[in-house]
Amino acid sequence: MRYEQLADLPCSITRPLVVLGDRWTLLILKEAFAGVRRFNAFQSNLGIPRSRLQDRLARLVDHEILVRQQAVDGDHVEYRLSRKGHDLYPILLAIKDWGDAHMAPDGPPVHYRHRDCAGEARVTLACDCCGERMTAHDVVPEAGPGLLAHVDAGARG
Amino acid sequence: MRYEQLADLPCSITRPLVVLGDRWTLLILKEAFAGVRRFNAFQSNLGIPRSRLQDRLARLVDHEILVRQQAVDGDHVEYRLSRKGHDLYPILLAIKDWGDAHMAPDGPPVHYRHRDCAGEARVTLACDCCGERMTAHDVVPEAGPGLLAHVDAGARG
DNA sequence: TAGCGTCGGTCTCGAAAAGAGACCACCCTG
DNA sequence: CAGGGTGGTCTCTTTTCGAGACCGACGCTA
Repeated sequence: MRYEQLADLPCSITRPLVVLGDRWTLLILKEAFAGVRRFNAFQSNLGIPRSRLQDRLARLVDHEILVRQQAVDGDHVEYRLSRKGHDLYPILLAIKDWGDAHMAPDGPPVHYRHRDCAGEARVTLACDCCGERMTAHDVVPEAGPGLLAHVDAGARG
Repeated sequence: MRYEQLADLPCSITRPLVVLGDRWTLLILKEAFAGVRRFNAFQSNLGIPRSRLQDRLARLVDHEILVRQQAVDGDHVEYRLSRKGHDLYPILLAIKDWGDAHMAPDGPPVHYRHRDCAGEARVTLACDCCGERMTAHDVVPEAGPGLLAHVDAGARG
């Protein structure tokens, strides 16, 4: 149980990773973004053991990243992305950009194209104030409200 | 060995995840981006078992994401981000954005600010042609050269 | 030179997680 | 009633992980 306690740390990278950071979870979400909704489809597309898939889907539902429901015609179960889950898309696209750049010697296996446009989807890191593109070197960390709240809670508790 | 074979699939999300998708790897890289370079610093900052850290660092060095070298003053070992590793930053920032949005009830623990600017670093998904901002709904997958090369190789082999 | 601390790194061992595959109840269809 | 598909569970084996002792090399200092 030590590892799960990392989720208590005041860090917005660590906390998601405790949920998403394992062998299968992001792959399951990749499938979900590709339109997969059914248990058996996830299972056969990924080759994941069924019990493992069951664990992961349950955890994603717990965290309200996926929603489990009966299909509209009522004859099977569906796992669909919630709004919160949908917001994960930039993470997968950032991974894809890196994969294309560094693990695709023959070029991108799949283009992710803008609907009705010749362009491709790209993740960019930029300043939300001046709009300038940024890299890690341009970034300076600074304490935010979540950290102060965490310190206060620690002082009280 | 089944799981590692996922890296052979022609998918630029799957392939990086086989390397990055575990409990610790992205956390180690987060520390690296925060300036950590030394074995013991990674270990004590994260609380990761030493043998595990050793595995992960070795794998990251194998994949040329980190570079292992003697420090300039020669008295200790350093693990530094390569260019390839440096390019992972948007992934961590995309995770951080999601964490701020969905797992930080008290607000962001840390602001990632643009140096010499009031702004914050933000990851955005946009079309590289028309510049329009996009979500998962605006994206259409299309076969690329890497997929064709993979199919050809399969047909030959 | 003996003692001590720190460095990156290794080894062992018990606990936890993952993988495989059989098995299940349910529903529908022929 | 048989057959196939559904989501899901159970069991057993293998792999991975976690905790912590242990190691040699190095630098310092008494």
